[in-house]
Amino acid sequence: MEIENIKSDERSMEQTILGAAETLFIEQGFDKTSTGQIAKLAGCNQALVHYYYRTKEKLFDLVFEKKMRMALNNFLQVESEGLDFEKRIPLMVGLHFDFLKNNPRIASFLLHELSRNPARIRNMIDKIRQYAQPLLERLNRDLEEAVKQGRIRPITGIDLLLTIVSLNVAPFLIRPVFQTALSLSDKEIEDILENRKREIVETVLSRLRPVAGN
Amino acid sequence: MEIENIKSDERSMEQTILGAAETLFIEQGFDKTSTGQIAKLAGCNQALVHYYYRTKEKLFDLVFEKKMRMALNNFLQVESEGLDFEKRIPLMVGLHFDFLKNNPRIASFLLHELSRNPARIRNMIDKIRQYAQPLLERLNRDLEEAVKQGRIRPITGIDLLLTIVSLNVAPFLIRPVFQTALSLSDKEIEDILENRKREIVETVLSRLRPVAGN
DNA sequence: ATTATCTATAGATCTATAGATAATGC
DNA sequence: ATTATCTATAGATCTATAGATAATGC
Repeated sequence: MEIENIKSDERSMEQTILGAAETLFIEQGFDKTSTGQIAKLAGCNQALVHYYYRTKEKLFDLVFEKKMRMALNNFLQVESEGLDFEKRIPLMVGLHFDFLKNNPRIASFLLHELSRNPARIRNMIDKIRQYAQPLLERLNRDLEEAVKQGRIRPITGIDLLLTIVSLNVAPFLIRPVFQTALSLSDKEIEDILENRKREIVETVLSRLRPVAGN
Repeated sequence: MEIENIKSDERSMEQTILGAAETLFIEQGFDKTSTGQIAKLAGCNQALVHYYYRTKEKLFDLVFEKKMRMALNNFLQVESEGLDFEKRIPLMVGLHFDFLKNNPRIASFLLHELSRNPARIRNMIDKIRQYAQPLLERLNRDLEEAVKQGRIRPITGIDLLLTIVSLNVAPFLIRPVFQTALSLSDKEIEDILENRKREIVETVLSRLRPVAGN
């Protein structure tokens, strides 16, 4: 990778270093990113990285928390409408999918860093629960009501969310493989992703639709 | 991790080293596994690892190819029945899911190592294509026929396989996170996985079933 | 003789800190 | 005075190899 100074006069060197760290950690992960690389990209020497952030781990924590928050916010905002599921699912799936399209490395990054250090999640679990619990409960209530009215087939909120996330995330996890193996152009990738998004919406909707004669 | 000698009199040290490497690479990945760790687990000194396999990379290649082959074999064998899709889907999904249950680290391992070095796939792409092409073509033919007979709704083989793999793999990717965050027992995990498997089968079947009045 | 195994080490990283110097704020 | 930045380096790993010694096969 060509590492090139990204310092501008607008930002302090402290912020520039954080930005460089974000870019490199997301791209390469914690282990393969050295404080020397970060310094080079920020346009300072390696010692300065430690001067501002003391350890590589502390610097990483800032990046990780930010990305985790982004992912969660997006993942959960997704179910805030008061619509019919026939309209709501395309929105939920589409927003989440487009978020991943704009942040194509985020899923790989979080999965890898969480499995590298699962304890990391512990520091956040309470915040997450507090935040996610009410949203999940609302989704469950909406689902139960729709079931009672015969508009959808029974499913738990967890299963629905897990299905959406599984289907949406997978294409971005295997993208580097496909891209390298089949050497596809950006346009081709774009088309494949859009088709896949439609298929995912259809799959989730199918799961919810009442079966004939029921 | 406690590393403890695994040499037995049955196997040569050469094989024991390969076994140790397999265990550690799968568990920790290429970067976090040192040849010193491998030697310790095998019960020899570090130089011997290089005596038999010369470089860590060459040793890794052997492990990687084996796991890749396992994953592909399993992933594709799955569509070899001549049954109705209503019966075939539970088999396809179930076999693949159970394979992952028996090899819970394999998906993380392959995804991570492929994104670490996507060029690696190039060496295999021809073999894979040769092997996968006929199976995929057969699946497509079966699907088209079932569509013509009105037994299922239209879908491509690729979309069907991608849906199954996405849904099946996801629980194993996030398992370490859930396990740590919620500290679940093995029994609880087992139950969750079995429920999830049923939900996945139902989701895939729903996508295929003709809609009412069509 | 050949193959298997060991000890020792060169050379490459990489993190974190110590200590010097330059820039800035009062 | 304080804060920002640099140079230099100690100490920790880790890979790969050189060279010695032990075990095995003819």
